[in-house]
Amino acid sequence: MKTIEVDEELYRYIASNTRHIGESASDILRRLLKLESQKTEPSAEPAPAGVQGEGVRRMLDAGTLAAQDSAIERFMTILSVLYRDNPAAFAQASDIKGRKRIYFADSEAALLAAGNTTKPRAIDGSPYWVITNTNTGRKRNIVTQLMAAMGYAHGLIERVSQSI
Amino acid sequence: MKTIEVDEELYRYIASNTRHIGESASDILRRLLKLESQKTEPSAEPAPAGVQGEGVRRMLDAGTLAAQDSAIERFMTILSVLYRDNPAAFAQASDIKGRKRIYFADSEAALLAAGNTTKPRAIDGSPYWVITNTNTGRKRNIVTQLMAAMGYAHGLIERVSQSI
DNA sequence: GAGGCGATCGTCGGGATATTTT
DNA sequence: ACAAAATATCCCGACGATCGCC
Repeated sequence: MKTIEVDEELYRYIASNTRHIGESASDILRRLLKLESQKTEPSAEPAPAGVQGEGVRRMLDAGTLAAQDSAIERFMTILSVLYRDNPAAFAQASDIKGRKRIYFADSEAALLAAGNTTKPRAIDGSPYWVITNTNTGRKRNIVTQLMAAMGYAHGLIERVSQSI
Repeated sequence: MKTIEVDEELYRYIASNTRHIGESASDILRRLLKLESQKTEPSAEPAPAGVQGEGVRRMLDAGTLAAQDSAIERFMTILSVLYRDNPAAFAQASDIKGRKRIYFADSEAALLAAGNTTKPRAIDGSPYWVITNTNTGRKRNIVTQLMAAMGYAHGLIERVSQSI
């Protein structure tokens, strides 16, 4: 696997062409470029425990979060990183919900249907949407629940949710 | 700039479509995907701390600004000096934007496209354009954000933006 | 586009807090 | 009735761009 840099807009364009949950950038690009698909393994196996959280830690350390100036931006960044860290686990975990509202869905409409003025937003680099009309406490809560369901260590969960 | 992973073969495919030396992955992909090209900014290294701000201080001390009789002229002069002081950092920093409008671009059209009556102006001695239809407070704001992103010291930022 | 500038006021987004539900 | 959790209204500050003034 090689790493390349693409600008924000292009990144979003690629992400928006995701056909199924967990699809990799390579797969999407190959389809868009009409190249012969090379079987990329459906990356479903749980990440080896030692590795889990690599990307997340990098985000914390890089100060990416501290740079954002609103809770909502930090929230969205975290979700985006979490998704990329382990799409399969994210998919599993994302069915957490509140009393009436659902927090994640693969379409804006689904979120709008389950509550009033939920202000859904697309999670960058993923096929998912989240609810956004919540206070900061609940945003922390959502991240905590999500990460717990994805199997992250307690300490890391704490660090991440406090950084919102 | 976002980072994505692509498999070896795809990477080679992209690389093989390079049209000119130094072309970025984004540019190549945009061409292959037939997307509107967006100039990719040359990646900048932070300026050596000691030198940063030389030209800016000179401008302040020379009273060049005080001589101008409108905020907009002082604004344009400052931007021009900032660009020359560190073109690479300026390029990095110039992606700051408002709710709808973008503040800087390398073409008039890009600015016109992102807002109504933005009154773009070319920044002297640079390939950039700025938005101009703002009150003085926002002009100060833009300069403050820009300089902060370029890594100038707080005190200097303050002096400059107050001089508008 | 072509008169230039920018204050003023309308609009929008963030998220704390009041309200509702369990 | 009380507390805790969840919802979503609504206030405040930030941003946009019209339009009045020179």
